[in-house]
Amino acid sequence: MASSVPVVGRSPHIQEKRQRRQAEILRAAMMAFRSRGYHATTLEDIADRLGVRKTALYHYFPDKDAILFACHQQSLSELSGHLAAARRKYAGATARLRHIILEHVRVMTDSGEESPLAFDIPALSSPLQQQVIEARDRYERSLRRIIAEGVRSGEFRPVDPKIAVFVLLGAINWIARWYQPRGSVDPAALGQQFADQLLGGMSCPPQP
Amino acid sequence: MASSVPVVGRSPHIQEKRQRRQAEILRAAMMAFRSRGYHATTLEDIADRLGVRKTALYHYFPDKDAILFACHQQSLSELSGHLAAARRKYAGATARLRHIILEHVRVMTDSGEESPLAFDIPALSSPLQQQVIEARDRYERSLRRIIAEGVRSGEFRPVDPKIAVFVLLGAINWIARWYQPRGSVDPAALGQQFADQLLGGMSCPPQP
DNA sequence: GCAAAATTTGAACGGTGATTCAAATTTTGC
DNA sequence: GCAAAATTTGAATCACCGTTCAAATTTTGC
Repeated sequence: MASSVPVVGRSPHIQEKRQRRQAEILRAAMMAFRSRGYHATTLEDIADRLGVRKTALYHYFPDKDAILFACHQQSLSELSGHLAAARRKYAGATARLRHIILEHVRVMTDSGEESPLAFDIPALSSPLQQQVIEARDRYERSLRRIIAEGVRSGEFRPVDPKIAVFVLLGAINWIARWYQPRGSVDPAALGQQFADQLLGGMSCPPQP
Repeated sequence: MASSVPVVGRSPHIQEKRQRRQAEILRAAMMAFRSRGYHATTLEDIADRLGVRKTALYHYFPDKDAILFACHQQSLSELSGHLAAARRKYAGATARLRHIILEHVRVMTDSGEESPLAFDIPALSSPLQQQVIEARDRYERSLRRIIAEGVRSGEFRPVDPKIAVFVLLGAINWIARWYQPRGSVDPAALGQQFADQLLGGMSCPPQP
């Protein structure tokens, strides 16, 4: 029977210390999950990156599933932040999407930093999976709305926003599969070309 | 010590029967790997789809790793077939790429049929992994050459073919992550829009 | 019809990895 | 300085899964 996680310490100092540790665990987990996938990553893999034994992780998270869930929450929170920033800073659909694409590509190419998970929602247990799916769906619907607005305003030709979002997210999330931080591809150029290609794909009339 | 796989029967009938069984195993494995990923799929999962016990699989493949390898070989062989057909049937870069995109999307959306694996090359053991990586790299280089030819001929604007291939493959391979055979998306329309967007993204001048 | 070959089975083994637990160590707060 | 709280540790448990094996069953070929 799993023991409950200890009650958080009362003093602010202890609480902050605890939150820092949880953030460290999530950063290590994110990197490990991105590198090898959830199932192929062991708790020992994560603990090694922190210089502790795997049993220490249970002091901060009830189980492995909860670590994955927290990683997803963090990723989706970050992506939603990009969305909000795009709305604040830009008016047109093209400009907003360009910002979102550039930001998303940037975090996918940051070297070893916490960055959005792109896989393994199915690895989550049912109740947690449902929450992450809902948050992901909200993000996708927001992207669809931007694209639909672009179609209405004439910035984009009449594409199906649902399919268009899948094209966009697929291209970007796939970066986790092939991008090497020390590889030959310049991250800034990558972002630019991704944005040009993905936006161009919605702007131009179809080729014969 | 692992026993070797029995020597293949002499009679053609037995050989054909064996090959059919191996194809069935690969089809079941492909579906299971696509659905849950290599690590989360058990041999029992695969065997259940065939109505046998998992130990029966060892009669046809030496181990789980070999099944994954054979799945990859099959996928890459199919993709190479698309490539060869594109060369035979079409002259221009755009037409060839359109064919390849449409075919790749088609197999990604076929309902439960064998279709190219898009993940888990890292799950393979080292010697097998190397072979699959080489085959995948050949496929990618072929795509890059088509794109480079399109840039030279003026069909495409000056994109980096390496990045362009990643955009393309990312968008298409991601289909395995979200596409539901009985979902609301029409497969033919999907292929068309993918082709229009991905080709359009290389043909048009960049948006401001 | 029957021996041989092919195929499948149930049981078992060994290793892995998530998780628990009691003890040890470190940090905190007074 | 010290008790309490927080954190980490090493050992152990348990369940699972890949794999092996001998036996049983089915199919083949004559």
